[in-house]
Amino acid sequence: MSPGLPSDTTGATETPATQAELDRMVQSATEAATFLKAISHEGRMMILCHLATGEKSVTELERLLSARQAAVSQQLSRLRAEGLVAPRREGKAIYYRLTDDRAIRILDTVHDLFCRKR
Amino acid sequence: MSPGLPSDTTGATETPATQAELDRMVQSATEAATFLKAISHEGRMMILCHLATGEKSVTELERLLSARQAAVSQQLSRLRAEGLVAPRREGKAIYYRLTDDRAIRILDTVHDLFCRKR
DNA sequence: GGTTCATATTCAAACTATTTTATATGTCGC
DNA sequence: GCGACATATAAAATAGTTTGAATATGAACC
Repeated sequence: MSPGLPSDTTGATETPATQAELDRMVQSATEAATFLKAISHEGRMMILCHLATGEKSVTELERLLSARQAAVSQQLSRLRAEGLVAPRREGKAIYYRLTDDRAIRILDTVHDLFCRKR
Repeated sequence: MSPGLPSDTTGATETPATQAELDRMVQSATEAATFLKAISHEGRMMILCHLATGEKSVTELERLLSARQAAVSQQLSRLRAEGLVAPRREGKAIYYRLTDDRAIRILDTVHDLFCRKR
């Protein structure tokens, strides 16, 4: 059963990769993939982009996304669970804001790549 | 039915957002989300990272990921479909390499954020 | 306390993605 | 051409995600 011994039998391209390194890599990759999955969704991406320009209430987001209340609320709940946004109540309304710098960093790169086309 | 008129009724935080702008935004968000989905998977992320250090054959990748042949091959096929990698045959083996600069850019940011912790 | 507005939660249905198993294709050496 | 190796593809089985409808909660106002 034991799959990976440290021994390197393939001499092809550069690959230091001791088992310990590979293990750390798997862990980072899993974390990163989980994080990116939270972002990889049209609606959630739009929410994050809108929040990048400042706090918004759920109603405002509904309008900006032309999406239903429940859908927006669920997307927000996913983002909240992932720690990317946080709510603040003000009277009846609830305002959301970005709370994770990593989200901002990625969004920034994504913006560069997909919005500022040429 | 028509959901969004350009008129701004919510005076809260800054939001220029004409309908045309929102439409472009939806399109970019959709593109970006599709792209990120291709990356947001532990196995595919690992493949991309390994390829970032140079071409690798499918067999090498199987070993590096401790994953089955079919699984790796399918992940590669997804990445190929998305235009992120390209194959090159050399005898029996097939070597893959990164082909999309955007993947490299994102991977770079991700690496910064999740691997070089601190 | 009741009504209304804003938001959240629940649960099932519909959909999409991933893994597994089996089989196919292409290349090499004989 | 045959057998072995490397890779790909297909189909079925599973798992995970997203949406929709209905309902719940909480604050404000009367």
